[in-house]
Amino acid sequence: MSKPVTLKDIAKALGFSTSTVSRALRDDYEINEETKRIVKEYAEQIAYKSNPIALSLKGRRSYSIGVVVCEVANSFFSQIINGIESIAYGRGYHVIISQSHDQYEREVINTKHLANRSVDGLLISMSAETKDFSHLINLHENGLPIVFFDRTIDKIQTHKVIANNFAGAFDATEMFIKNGRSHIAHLANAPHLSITKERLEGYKAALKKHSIAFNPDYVHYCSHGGMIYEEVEHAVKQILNMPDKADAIFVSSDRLSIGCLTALKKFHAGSDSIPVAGFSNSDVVELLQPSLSYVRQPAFEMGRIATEMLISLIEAKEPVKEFETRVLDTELFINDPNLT
Amino acid sequence: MSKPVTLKDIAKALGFSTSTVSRALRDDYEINEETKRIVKEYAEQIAYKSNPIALSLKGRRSYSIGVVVCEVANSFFSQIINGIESIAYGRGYHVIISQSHDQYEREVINTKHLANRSVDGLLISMSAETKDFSHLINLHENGLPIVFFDRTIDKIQTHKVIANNFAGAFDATEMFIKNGRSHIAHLANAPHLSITKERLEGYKAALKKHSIAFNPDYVHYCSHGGMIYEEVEHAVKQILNMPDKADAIFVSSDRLSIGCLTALKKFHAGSDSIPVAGFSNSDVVELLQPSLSYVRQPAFEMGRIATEMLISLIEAKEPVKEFETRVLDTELFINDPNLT
DNA sequence: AATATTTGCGCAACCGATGCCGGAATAGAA
DNA sequence: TTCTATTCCGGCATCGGTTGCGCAAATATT
Repeated sequence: MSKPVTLKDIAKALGFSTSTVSRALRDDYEINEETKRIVKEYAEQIAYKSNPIALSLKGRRSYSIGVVVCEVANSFFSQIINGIESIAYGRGYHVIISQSHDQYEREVINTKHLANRSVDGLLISMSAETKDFSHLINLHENGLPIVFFDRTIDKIQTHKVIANNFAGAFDATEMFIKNGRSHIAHLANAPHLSITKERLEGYKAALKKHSIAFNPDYVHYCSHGGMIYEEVEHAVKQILNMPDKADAIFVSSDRLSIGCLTALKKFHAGSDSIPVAGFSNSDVVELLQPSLSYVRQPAFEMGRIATEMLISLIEAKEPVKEFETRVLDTELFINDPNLT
Repeated sequence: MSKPVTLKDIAKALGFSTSTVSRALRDDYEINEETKRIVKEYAEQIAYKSNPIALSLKGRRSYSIGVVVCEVANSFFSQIINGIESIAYGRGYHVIISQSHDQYEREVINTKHLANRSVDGLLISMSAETKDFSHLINLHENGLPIVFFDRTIDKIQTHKVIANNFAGAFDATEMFIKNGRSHIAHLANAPHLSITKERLEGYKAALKKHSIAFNPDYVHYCSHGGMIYEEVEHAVKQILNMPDKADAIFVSSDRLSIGCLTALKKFHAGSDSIPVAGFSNSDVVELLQPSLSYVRQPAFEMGRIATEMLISLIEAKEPVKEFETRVLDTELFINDPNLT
């Protein structure tokens, strides 16, 4: 096992001190140009790489950012991750991904783990289960830069990036109404999530605009965000068996949409009998049967923006006091011959 | 920004030296039980966490393992990642995920990056583009433990975990034959990948067993592994337009399967006209239209086994000379009313 | 020629934790 | 009482870098 080359090796070989070598390599201070050239050439030649671990220890900086998502096996989040990486790598940051699986405990463990590995900042979308935010508040008060995307919380003042959940839900709901549907069920995510509330408001607003009374019985929450299929199936069953039969379903999230379609298929209730529209960034959505009309979020862009925001916080000279919440437009795709 | 608590803080507060505190906390050496108790209690009280960065620097160990996959937005790989995490976390290792996007360059950059961040070992599935393995050979010769899963290479002697690709391909192909198909096209991944070769052999063997001549014209390679849709569409078009019309398609990988279905749908050639079977770990496969029969790999298990192997290499006292290749069974699911 | 100013580089401390070595205090043996 | 053996703990160097400070030689200033 050939040990990696260190500053000391270069210093010894060239007869300089390590400090001179260090400064020469980073064009630092006042070092003779000739010396710099010699050092740099030699370093290049023996393929010297500075040890990032040592740098982290010395500088309290790790040049890595932590990401917490529910799960990577979800197109929305994997697209976000791609967006994050596209910015982070270019700016010299490493990305450490971890999954909460929508569980509170995993989220706490992961955020602590990341903070402990001294990431320079955190990008997070809250798990569906999380109701207590003290693990994040602690970190934030201790100065760890955090940027929220998708599922945010109010308790922490910082940059946030979200889709226009209100408008997305509004558009999908109104699309149903314009197609003559008036009994629109809403299959919703965990009730305390920001996205759940925003999308519910959009749904309500569309109803209101068209003078349809909001009926809370049409709203069914899944507090595990679709991670437990039975929960979704149960909700779908209820929707199908309502006294005043629903004539459309608006679904609040990606995983729920899949669960909903699966349940409908199981109950032999395809989109012919009841059309479904939901938030989804799946890459196979066009191939699904029953079909799914969908509200698409600009996930890649969301990842990019969140990362830019985070890096600006990390690299800020002065403590940042002004925070921004970016809202990105969604797009509705109608995927059903009976709808326009 | 309250600085994290260090050994020194405890030492100062308690009037011990840092070395004593260090040893007390790790039940090391001969430290008075009373002292240990005092130190541990105090450490607990002020929530002391040892600094993993410092540990890494000191011990040349980072307790993290690097993972390189094509992309996380692929159910097969995300299931593998879940398997990896399920073992790694329990054994005290952190998992750092990176994506090659099936590109050679990204793979090189990522492996170097990981090695540089001093991961203790590497889990990797080769990118479709990679033909030169020197970046891995270098690392391996320098003593970095590596375990391959899914897409392996022969050039490096180490532990490997793969699915029984031969049998999986054989089963799918034979299923078609038993259903009276004899002109079975094969949509294959990049030709130099291990999985491509193994699956091709299984396909050939099934034909041979049933005395059907192997016709190379029925095999169409996609050297970007389906990352570029046009490539897949082109191959599918060729398959549909063959003089001696194909009456079934066997697809070699997950992404290609999706691409194939998308192309078929576009050409209005559903699975009624031509049934498709392919390797897939998609979680929505039952909802796809055209339908897809599929060979499923035990991805979660694969991740677990690979990780156990890697950790055993990392923690081995003696250099390991005997290597093992674990082959896991696949399972065929027929998803088409016309097939049995 | 004497003094002031640059220029170029090395010494040593430091980041947080570990491990070797050595030494004080106490106990037991001669 | 003196000598050896334990027990328990502190000092110091180290991992691989960065950085403040100081010092000597080279150059500029008077």
